[in-house]
Amino acid sequence: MTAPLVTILDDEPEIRLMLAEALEDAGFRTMSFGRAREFEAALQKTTPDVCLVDLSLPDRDGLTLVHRLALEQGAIVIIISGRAQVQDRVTGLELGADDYIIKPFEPAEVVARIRARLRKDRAVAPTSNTASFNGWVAHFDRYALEDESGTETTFSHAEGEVLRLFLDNPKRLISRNQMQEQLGGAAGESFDRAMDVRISRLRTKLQEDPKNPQLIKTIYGAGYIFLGEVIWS
Amino acid sequence: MTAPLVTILDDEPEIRLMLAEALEDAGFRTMSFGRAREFEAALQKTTPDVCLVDLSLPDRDGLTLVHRLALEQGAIVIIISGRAQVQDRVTGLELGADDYIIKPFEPAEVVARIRARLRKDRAVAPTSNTASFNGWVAHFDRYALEDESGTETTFSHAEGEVLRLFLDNPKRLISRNQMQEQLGGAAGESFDRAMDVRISRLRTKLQEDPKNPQLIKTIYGAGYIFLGEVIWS
DNA sequence: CTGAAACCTAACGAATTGTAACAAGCGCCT
DNA sequence: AGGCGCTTGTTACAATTCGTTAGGTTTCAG
Repeated sequence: MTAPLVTILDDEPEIRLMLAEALEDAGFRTMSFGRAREFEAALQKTTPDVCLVDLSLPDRDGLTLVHRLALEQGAIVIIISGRAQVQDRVTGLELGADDYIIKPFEPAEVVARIRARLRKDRAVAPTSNTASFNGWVAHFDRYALEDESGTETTFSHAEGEVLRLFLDNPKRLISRNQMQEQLGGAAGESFDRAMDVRISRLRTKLQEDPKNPQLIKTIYGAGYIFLGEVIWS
Repeated sequence: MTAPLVTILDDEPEIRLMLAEALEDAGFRTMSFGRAREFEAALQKTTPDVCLVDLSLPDRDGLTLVHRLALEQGAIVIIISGRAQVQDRVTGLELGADDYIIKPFEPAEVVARIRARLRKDRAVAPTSNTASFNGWVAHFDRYALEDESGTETTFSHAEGEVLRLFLDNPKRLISRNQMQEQLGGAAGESFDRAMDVRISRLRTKLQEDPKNPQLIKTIYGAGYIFLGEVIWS
């Protein structure tokens, strides 16, 4: 498992540097951005595990960014802000942020808070072969998908790979590139529509209405996102 | 699903009361304790979802308690402390606490922080994906717009982005620049009328009379403004 | 009132996505 | 071997998305 990736979004270069240094010393990978545009462009390529977002500059727009990050990227979102009002903190947290740190701050505390979030977030049993989500239960050990009523359908290996990728990254945008990177190990450079077909087949197994898929959503031009409350057990 | 149980461990009765009241107003169940012994006795009977722990406890070293709570109970542990040193915070977090709140604090912030933890941890309170406004209900999780009569239309991702931007900033002027900054991430530098077309399409979905739009108003030369009473839920 | 700028939107089309149908590969049984 | 069934990539075509264009309408300064 590679080190968690932390993105830093702040308009002040010194702060970016300070954070990046502290985080890298702590063993994280980092990417820094001075502007929201660049940051969002980068999100098309990679999905960070933790996003540090400075809220001072874009005032209100930053909050919608936070909202979207928490929703679509499923990342841990930590707001860093000079605005110290309680109301700011409350709304920030309610919009989906996982923590709210006030400037000026100590890098050591930022690191500790990130670690605390990651610890809790990753505290899932990694060796588990069973996950439940939205009325379904997936048994990866016997390639079976269990209905709400208890009836089971089997799924194939390829379908299971995709399903597991989704269940491991719920509420996170997954691009086709990332999928092929994760799953295409065997097939190598298949540039075609294979992934779409896999998704399509998985969708029918999950009895998704093609017009309104509830679980596997397509984001035009970007990839897929799995919505659903996953519990590994 | 029952309400999450929050335990409060603090030796000052006023603080216990203040917290309990705020938490119960927010819909949590609470149990308060003045001493670690009582608290630990209660742990034999019930397993709380969240533990608020005052670290300046008289009769026991709080940090070992925190450590044990986090490790053995798997509960969410939030330290409340008068000790404001960075080092205190870092060691507290590193010993397994999920958050560290400094006295004096606002109850509202405590509630918000608890909610943020629960949201991430057990998906008890997921970030809201539904907003209602002026007879409409927008379901962002399934890309659907619900009529007053309950009939639904779907909207695309791009339309949803615009709609969410409006619903996040009601009664606020939004310039084209701001829009492209927020939404342009997908297609890079798009000039011209793209945003107008998005708005136009959204307007037809909202059945706006083109001559007299009620919800999305154009401010000539400045941008758009969304009028409407938004309630996120 | 007049003209230019801003805005609206129907229509077009390139890019993207969904999926049915086909085919190749594999294991298994007779 | 031959046939059957299952898996899975490929192809082809239909559907959708969404920016662009173009022409019409609205707004506003002078």
